[in-house]
Amino acid sequence: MTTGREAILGIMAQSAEHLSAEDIYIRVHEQKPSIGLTTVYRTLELLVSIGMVAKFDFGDGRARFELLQGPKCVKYHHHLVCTGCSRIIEYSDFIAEEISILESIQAKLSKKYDFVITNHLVQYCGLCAKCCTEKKSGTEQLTEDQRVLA
Amino acid sequence: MTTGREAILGIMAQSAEHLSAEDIYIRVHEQKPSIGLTTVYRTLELLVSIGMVAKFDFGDGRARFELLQGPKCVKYHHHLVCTGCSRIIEYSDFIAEEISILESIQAKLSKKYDFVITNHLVQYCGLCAKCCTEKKSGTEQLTEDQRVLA
DNA sequence: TCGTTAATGGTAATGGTTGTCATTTACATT
DNA sequence: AATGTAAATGACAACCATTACCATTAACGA
Repeated sequence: MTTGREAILGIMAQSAEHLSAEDIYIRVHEQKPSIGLTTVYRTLELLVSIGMVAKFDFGDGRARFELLQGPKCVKYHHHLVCTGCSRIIEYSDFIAEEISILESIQAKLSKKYDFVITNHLVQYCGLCAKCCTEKKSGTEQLTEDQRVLA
Repeated sequence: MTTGREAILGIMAQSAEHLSAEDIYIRVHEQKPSIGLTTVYRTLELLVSIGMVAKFDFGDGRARFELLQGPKCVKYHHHLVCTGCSRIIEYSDFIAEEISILESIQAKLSKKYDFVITNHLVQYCGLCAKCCTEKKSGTEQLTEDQRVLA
């Protein structure tokens, strides 16, 4: 169906970033103030259930959504996440090497476990340069802890 | 340091599953009733920050934790998640093929974006056989929606 | 135009997670 | 063993993203 849903899809088609439900709500609200947050959540749920939108979680407490279909949509979503500042980099280089392996594994998993696999997610977690230097200065006790616990 | 933390680590070392904070709290509480939920969260946060525990999110609203070090700990965490019932399968077959590719990509990403990458996550999302048949019976309106929206 | 059904919005409730703060524990020093 | 200091703890409150509820509104076919 349609009305506010088109607005939501429009917003998602424009911005290629990983928007949270609130991000989308704010932007949709600008051009159509009548739309409420509840509708945004409901529409996103619907879009995810029909495989049109992917829902990600990068550990910052809010879900992120990304359009899977339409022009200028990337098919594969491989992310580099900084666990320090929650910065997300969506890398597209190097992907080609992964795809064939991942797809062949997907086919095997699908057969073995009797799953209909709709999409996959590859996420590298670590610390960006900035957060890494911040960590080093002033956290001798962490390595201490690690020694004691290990 | 130590005390309740050892108990928490002990629980995590015993159970190879993906425990939520509350799961851990309940089990720790059985053998050491003095330990509170807050301590469990704080300890998990510490363990994650020093790279001893990985934190996952499978979309069911609660975080999952898994020990990364010690005996009988798997180094790689590749999951198959049913978006219908949140069932998680940790597959270990097929992994060998992925590792070399993923590690070479990790090295390239680390250099290009100046990240210290601590671990990676591969997640295939889909529907298990049970949820898949449930979806088919009684959700003609979903494919209808999909048609309209597409 | 009218009627049925689905969609919507505001608000309240839910629930996992984090903050606060007084108390307790651990550990190094006498 | 006693003591002092700083970190760790636990109970409870606060937070905040998400979901439930319900009365109202919009959409679409007749």
